[in-house]
Amino acid sequence: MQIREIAHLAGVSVATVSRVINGKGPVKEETRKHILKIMKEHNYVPNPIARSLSTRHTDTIGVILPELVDEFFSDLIRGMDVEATKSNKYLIVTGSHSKKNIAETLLEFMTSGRVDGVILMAPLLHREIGELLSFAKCPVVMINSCLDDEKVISFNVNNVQGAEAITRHLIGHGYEHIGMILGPKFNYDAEQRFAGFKKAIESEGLSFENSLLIPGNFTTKSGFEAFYKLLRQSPKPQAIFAANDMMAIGAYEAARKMGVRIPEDVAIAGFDDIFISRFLKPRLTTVHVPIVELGQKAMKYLLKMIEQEIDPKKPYREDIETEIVIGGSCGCKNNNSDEFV
Amino acid sequence: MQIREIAHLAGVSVATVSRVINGKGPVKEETRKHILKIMKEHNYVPNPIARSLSTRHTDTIGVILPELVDEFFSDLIRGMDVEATKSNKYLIVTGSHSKKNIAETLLEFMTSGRVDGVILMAPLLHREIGELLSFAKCPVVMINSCLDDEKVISFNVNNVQGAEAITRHLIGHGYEHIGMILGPKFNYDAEQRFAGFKKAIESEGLSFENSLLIPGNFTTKSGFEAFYKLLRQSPKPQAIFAANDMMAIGAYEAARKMGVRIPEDVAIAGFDDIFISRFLKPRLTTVHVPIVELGQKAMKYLLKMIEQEIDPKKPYREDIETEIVIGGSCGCKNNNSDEFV
DNA sequence: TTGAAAAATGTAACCGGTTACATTTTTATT
DNA sequence: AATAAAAATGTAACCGGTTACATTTTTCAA
Repeated sequence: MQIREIAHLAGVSVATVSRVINGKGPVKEETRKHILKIMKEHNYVPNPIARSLSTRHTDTIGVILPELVDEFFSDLIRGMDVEATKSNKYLIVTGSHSKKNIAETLLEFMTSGRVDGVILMAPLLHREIGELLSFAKCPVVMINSCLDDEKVISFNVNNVQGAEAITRHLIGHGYEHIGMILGPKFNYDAEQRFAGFKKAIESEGLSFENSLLIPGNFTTKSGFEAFYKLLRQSPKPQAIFAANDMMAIGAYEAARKMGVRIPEDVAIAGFDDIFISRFLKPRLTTVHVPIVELGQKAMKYLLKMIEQEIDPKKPYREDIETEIVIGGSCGCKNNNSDEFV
Repeated sequence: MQIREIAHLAGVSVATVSRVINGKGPVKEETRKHILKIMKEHNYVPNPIARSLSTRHTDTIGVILPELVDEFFSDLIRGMDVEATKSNKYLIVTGSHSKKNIAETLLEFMTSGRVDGVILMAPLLHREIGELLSFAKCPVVMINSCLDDEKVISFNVNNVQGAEAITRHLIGHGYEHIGMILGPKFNYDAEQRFAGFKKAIESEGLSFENSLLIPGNFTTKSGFEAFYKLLRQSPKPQAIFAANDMMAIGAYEAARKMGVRIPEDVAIAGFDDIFISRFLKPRLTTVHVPIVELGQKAMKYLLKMIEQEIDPKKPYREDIETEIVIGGSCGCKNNNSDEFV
């Protein structure tokens, strides 16, 4: 069934049918009703491909995500999907399986006309992206971009603020020797979280102790090992901030093995608020990252660019605030350690 | 840049350029090289929309998932993405926000020509789907379909087999009074898991005790409450099979509160092998569901239908085997309760 | 009643490719 | 060298819509 047939059945031209489909251009109310009726009767739906070819837009958004966002994947997509659906857009989702692929896909999306816009999360690719972006035929929004100074549009988790806030919270407990289990080198999130930690320590007038900084790589295992090291050395930290929850879990394991009590012997805090953290005993004090919101905001902004409401050339950066989740691991008493939904 | 320009620059017709792009039809090697060179020089990529319009395929697969697959979302999409990428297909992913929406989207996908095929996971919609499917202009594969007898193509988790296997494992420990925390009524997975449980009990010659069956709804809370009930009544179960891991977690909490030891006082087993289950103490004995594989298989089959290698009219059903994961919660000694990666 | 402006509708080019079929060139055969 | 067959290439219709512009119809003031 195509527009020609509908036009024929209704005794009008294709232009008129097209006008009622798109609701633009004048059509006599009577004619409109008539055409609508015939379309309904024949279950006619205009072919989106043909339409895309002439309108030059596809109502489709390309989403490129790295492999590693497992825990956030669902929330991130949900957030984007919610906004996209509101505007009747579809999401083409692709998880970059390799570094090469991500750039290729990005280029394909940006130049082929297959999508109206792109949301890109590529925490590792640096300079490369900047160059690629110059090819863009469509707007691109980045998530957790590591390019601060570029002429890029990005929505990011405010790691610095989150890390600073939770560190201050630990300091508020009176701990003076606070250790940190760091994330991987050259990882932007990890760097930022460390920056926030440092900022809190220094601005609260505590002495910054390099010996209390242990490298990690965001895995439970590295958290486990780091905890061991920290607790064996002297001076021991009174509290430990793990750059992510996975490492905090490792720390919990190590504490259990060593017979170290949390928070009595050492307090612990994490970052991410992953699902599992609320089931730890005591519940992990951590930083909640509003992933759904991140996805929503990025998508909203992108859609506005597509609708020409916002200039796609204008650089923009938004860092989304995180929120501390109080468990029992920091030493707080009235926490909701024992609650679960 | 379009095919006309390339043709002009190369001094040939568009047909010849099209032939080298698509690698079909005879083209003199010399001409091919020449055209290829010019395409490269001008970064020419054929417009996929225009191409789709004439070829009537889009290299795009529609994926419709329910809201509720959170924990599996990532794996499921990864599995599909892996296979799709191998065949140079894109994935349009949509999480049905409401029951209405899911049917609408399905219909849109099936009839509009926007996608070449659809993967549908809709554990709740029953009859409706059957009717809708008759409109399909493209192949559709279902995941965890609850329509056994329909003329449908589906890939499913073999819940019966998994539940039966793990129940047998419990029985193997010598437990004779085994309770079960059931899933929600009218939930297909839940029903199947109960069926497997029952099958194991009966075929092993144990007496089936209705008093040891407690309703639940797949939430931790319901698991918590069910455990309380089970442990308060007499005769108490020696082991409990929770229809999913979330409820098993609830049971763990209840056990902790009641001072009941796992597995000494009561053994526990779950289903799903969600991430968190390996961090429980002792590690939860559960049923691992190969979600990535499920996604891969469904996608592979769909792609074959699209390539006409398999008849899309022919009903097909495949139940993917699950695997028991031994933790310490069932009473096994040499488990990897203390290992984590 | 008439003519100009506004409203409604129609015609046909266009979006950027693919491909059936026609035509030209090359190769092979006798 | 002539000719048939095969290979290479070109022409133009087609995919199914949108839309600028042309044309027809309606409305309404003079």
